[in-house]
Amino acid sequence: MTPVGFTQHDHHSCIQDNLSAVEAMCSENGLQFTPVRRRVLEILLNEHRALGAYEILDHLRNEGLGSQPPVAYRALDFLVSNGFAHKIEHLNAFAACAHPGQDHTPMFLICRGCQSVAEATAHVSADTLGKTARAEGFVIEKAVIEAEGLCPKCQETSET
Amino acid sequence: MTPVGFTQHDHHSCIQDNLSAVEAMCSENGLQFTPVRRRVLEILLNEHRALGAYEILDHLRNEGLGSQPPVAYRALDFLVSNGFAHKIEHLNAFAACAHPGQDHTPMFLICRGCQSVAEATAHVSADTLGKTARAEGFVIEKAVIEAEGLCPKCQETSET
DNA sequence: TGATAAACGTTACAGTATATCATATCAAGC
DNA sequence: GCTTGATATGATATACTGTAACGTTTATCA
Repeated sequence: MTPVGFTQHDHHSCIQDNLSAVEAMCSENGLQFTPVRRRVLEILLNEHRALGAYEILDHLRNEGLGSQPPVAYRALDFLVSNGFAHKIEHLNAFAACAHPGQDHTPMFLICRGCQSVAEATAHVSADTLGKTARAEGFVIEKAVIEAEGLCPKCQETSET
Repeated sequence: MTPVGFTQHDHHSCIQDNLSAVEAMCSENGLQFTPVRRRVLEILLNEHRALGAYEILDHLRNEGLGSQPPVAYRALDFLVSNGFAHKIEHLNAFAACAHPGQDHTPMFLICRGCQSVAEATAHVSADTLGKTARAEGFVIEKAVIEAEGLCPKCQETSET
């Protein structure tokens, strides 16, 4: 299973860095980084792919941390609304944010071959979208960009 | 209920134009524009907003055109995969395409105040997204752009 | 006209999400 | 200490969204 991002990296340290960053931001902003919330983020970081709410719930259940849907959804809501994770609408799934803290409009690249998901590092400027929206008198508060296609690996394999 | 698009227009003729265009494209390309498919498109055009699959199904049922989910989903699949309608992932809902036939990556403006949905007329060039994707070696086949915010009307009302 | 593919109808079920109410935890103020 | 209010958790039930599978009908075309 290809991880989030199509390139190799030091996975262990990326988890640690991410957790530390989120922890710091929470204490700065008076947010409670409770056990359930922390664990859900850890699960997302460990699996390093987009997980459905019920997959996450399975993990929690196995660890005795809550077994009903709202437990998972509430933790995910917390993570998403504070920018520590993203929802991938196209998959009804969730993934840890690759750069928490930085206010950004992420772009997701979803491979239809191997289901891997990458959060693109070069972000589409809010300006590009904003210009279009302003023409309609619309004020954007949050934008979602998701692209479906083939990752480098799957391009070699399937010559469809 | 604000319609798709935040500005006024001749609704009756916009429906006719759209239907004619789709009809023409179908016969050109050997696609079957069957009663169910046509009716679903008409429903979307009439309501002129994003409808859930089950809302559409209710319409169909009332008209004796099929009462089970797959009927609606199949018709919607047909419309979406041929570019006559779009799925709005953020809402799990569907809307008629404002310019069928033109190959485009639409951008949707979703008002959190009144739930209206506009398909932006100025499209984000595939190039803007493509550049980001190419940097990762990813090939985009289909992209979704959805923005949440406030439409002109709701900006006046709620000064949140 | 018979073969083939496409579309439709229905049943049953899988997956996703939320409303609701009850309980627990913790900090602030009396 | 005790109460109050805010926030987080636990649990039940249910609503909403989507699909697999199978048989039947309809369209298309050699």
